Amino acid sequence: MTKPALSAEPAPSFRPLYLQIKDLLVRSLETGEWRPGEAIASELVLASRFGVSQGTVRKALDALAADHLVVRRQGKGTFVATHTEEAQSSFRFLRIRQDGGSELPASRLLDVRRGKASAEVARLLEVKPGDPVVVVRRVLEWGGRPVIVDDITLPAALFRGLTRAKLESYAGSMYGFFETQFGVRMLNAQERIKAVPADPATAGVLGVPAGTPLLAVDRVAHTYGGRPVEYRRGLCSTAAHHYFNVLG
Amino acid sequence: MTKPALSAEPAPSFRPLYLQIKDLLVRSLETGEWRPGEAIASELVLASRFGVSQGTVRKALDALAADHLVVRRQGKGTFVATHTEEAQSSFRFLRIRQDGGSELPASRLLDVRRGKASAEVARLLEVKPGDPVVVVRRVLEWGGRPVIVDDITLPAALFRGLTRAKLESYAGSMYGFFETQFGVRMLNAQERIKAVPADPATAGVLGVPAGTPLLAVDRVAHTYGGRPVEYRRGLCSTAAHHYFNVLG
DNA sequence: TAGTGGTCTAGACCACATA
DNA sequence: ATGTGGTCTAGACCACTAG
Repeated sequence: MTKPALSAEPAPSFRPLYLQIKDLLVRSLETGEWRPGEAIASELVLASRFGVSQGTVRKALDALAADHLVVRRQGKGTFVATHTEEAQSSFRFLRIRQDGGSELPASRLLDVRRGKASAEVARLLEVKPGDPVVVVRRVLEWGGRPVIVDDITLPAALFRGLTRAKLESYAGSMYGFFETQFGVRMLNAQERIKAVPADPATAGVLGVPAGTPLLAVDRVAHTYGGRPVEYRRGLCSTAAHHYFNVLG
Repeated sequence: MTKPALSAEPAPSFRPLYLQIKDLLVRSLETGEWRPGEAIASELVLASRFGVSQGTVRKALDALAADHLVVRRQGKGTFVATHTEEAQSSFRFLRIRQDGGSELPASRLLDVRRGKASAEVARLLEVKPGDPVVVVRRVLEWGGRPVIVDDITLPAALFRGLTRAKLESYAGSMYGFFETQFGVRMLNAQERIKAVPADPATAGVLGVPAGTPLLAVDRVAHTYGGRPVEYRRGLCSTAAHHYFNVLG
């Protein structure tokens, strides 16, 4: 039988048990069987539930941990990953660092307004052009000095009742806020970076001359199933900060 | 990668067997028991050599594969990772992409010269200021159009006999060349990115007006033991290209 | 057909956390 | 003392590759 000219992927002839278990666990996480931060069932309990050995459950959980969907803690249990915990996980996606130190930024809200998705935003968020969106503008400051201006675009359908007051009342990270208030979990993201000259308005906010080269960081963040749920554009002054990345 | 010697680490009370096996295998790789691209001994052979079970060897090898030190191929064996193979591994560290497509760049050599390590280069490469270095300047082009100017600084002690002629005669990637000609393997790297205005010389090479915002990508690449062996500064025009990054 | 890595199991024991 | 995840073992079988 001649092999059909497949598009690169031969479609795996079978799917290992532990990956099927992993899929079932992802569904349980997605539907909220356990809440963020909570401990999920133990390996032995899951093994008996699914009728497989503890070792197979372990491989599934290790894969989930590699995806940052759960966190394993020896002696305590396996926990649903969350953006609300300590600084480490709270700023998991932030790649901007001080040139010298390791200080963490504070967020200052500038504006929250409603609008309609442009063609480009619609494409990135996989909604229809004109669909309602919420745009949050905020500044990240290190030591009181503004460094990044973020424009964060969210599909309004998923963030009903998002107001400036609520956002301001929340102390922790924005992703933690989205998680606890709207049940929207940011699982991964991709960023595209360009160098652009500062427009006058941004230059004013960041305290640099207009035309100063800035990093333009475009981010699309995804939730379960790779569905995009946030588009963000950050403009970053690199006078005393830089984008940090590790290549494995 | 091998875990960086963190401060604040309470020093683990014990070291699992499979990590000790991993360390032994790293030493074997470092000393060249198997050459890049070659298959290493099979799991069963290694298990009997070290007097542990196949499962323990497997965990060690899986960890090495996660660090990209080896590549596992079902039915064939476990192979020493290399930068000389297909495009995928050859450009493993390149994060610059075309805005539209997925074309790969070509390299054009501008200059190879010898010099002495400045204070900053000495600090980054962990050599003494004034130590001899080789600086390679080259351009990366997409479809014949220059996009990146790279200044690549190497400790001369590790790259004896590196000449422009040899570099030009080599078709593949530069890291593949370093690997086969000098036995220096680039295992991982970190990059720091800023936005800077194009200086007149660079602007001329890239065909953009002086002052145009460019990405300045500083990279330090490491070999075994986390020893830095390359410092590279790339200046990248983002008119039709961008830096791409995935956040897990 | 033989050899390789990949999956799955079952059980023992270890390290860690909590009560 | 108990329960959790982490390590280690031994063996069976499966999927893939090559001669």
